[in-house]
Amino acid sequence: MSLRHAILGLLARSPSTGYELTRKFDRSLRTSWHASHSQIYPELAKLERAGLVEVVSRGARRSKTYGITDSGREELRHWLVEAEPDRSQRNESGVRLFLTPLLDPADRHATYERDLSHVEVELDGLEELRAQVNASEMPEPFAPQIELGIRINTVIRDWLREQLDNGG
Amino acid sequence: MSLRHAILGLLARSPSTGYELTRKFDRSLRTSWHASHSQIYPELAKLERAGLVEVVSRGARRSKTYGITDSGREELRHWLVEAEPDRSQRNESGVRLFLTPLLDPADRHATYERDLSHVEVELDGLEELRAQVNASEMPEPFAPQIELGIRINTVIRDWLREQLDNGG
DNA sequence: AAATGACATGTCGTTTCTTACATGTCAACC
DNA sequence: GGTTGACATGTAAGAAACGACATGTCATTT
Repeated sequence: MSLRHAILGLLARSPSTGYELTRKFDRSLRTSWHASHSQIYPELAKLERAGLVEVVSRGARRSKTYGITDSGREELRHWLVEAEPDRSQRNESGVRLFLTPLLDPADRHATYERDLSHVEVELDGLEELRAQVNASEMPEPFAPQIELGIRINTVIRDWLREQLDNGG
Repeated sequence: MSLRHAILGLLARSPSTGYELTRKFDRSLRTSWHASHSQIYPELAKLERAGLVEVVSRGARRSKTYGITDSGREELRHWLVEAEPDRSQRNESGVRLFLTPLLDPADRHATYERDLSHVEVELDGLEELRAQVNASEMPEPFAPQIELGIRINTVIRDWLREQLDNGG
């Protein structure tokens, strides 16, 4: 059950409302896990009942800001360090890329082009994020993770360009 | 619904039994999609009812070998080329890697070590596969995909080594 | 002759996820 | 004063996925 641990992780970084968590899943966690608000709100309620998170403040528009509790931190650490990692993945783009050689050259070219545009946009976003982090005074402990994202996307971009150049 | 298209894709490469598909998901598609036999058999039955696959032969132990039909190929092509790709991912390892900076140095080191061992094994497997393909007479249309897998895993391996070297 | 283990196909209950429905708050603009 | 749009939180039905249960085949080994 990664959803709960992803939520715990985001709350360990900073207290958030369900609405903010939804946006964070869509931004920082986009390339690793997806969750919509209809999953997040019920899960927050469950986590609260289990004592792993708590409401730390209430704001405008009925918003509730949740924070992680000590036992939440313990659970998160256990999952990250002790638990056997589940390496299985669900990545539709990966399936597509894997099956692309089945297509005739014209279709193959079109899908590689489409993927290339997407990766380039992705890379631009990550590079901008890196620039922001570098320019800021605050040390950013997640900088290496940004760097990894850039490197992986660069490899994919270059590979796609090669395929297009080689009539792939 | 990627499962059905992943199955169609595997059957487009070569006719297979449900049992063989289960192993193929676990081998070639492991890094992109996971499915167990309890999903595969019912899905094959659905695909057959929909006329996208058909039983092409029956063998020992009640086994049924399925092949893709023309309308299955059409559906597969449509999904690969025309349909709007779903870029959302589910990758527990990615979530872990993303959250690792929350850990203290000792725990962080331990998890990076664990991930490094895993990536190294993965890489060995891929490099062996590439060597087999290179040694074989048959041209392998999926060679570039193997190459991409190697490059991505190499980037991750090097990044993990850097983190370990920098006391990360 | 019996046991083992890979091959082979299925079902079932529970959990997880998606999509759509539903409601309400607040600031800014027209 | 009304509209728009971002903010904000929920529920519910149905689909997909997981883990456990269940059954049987066949070749090899003991």
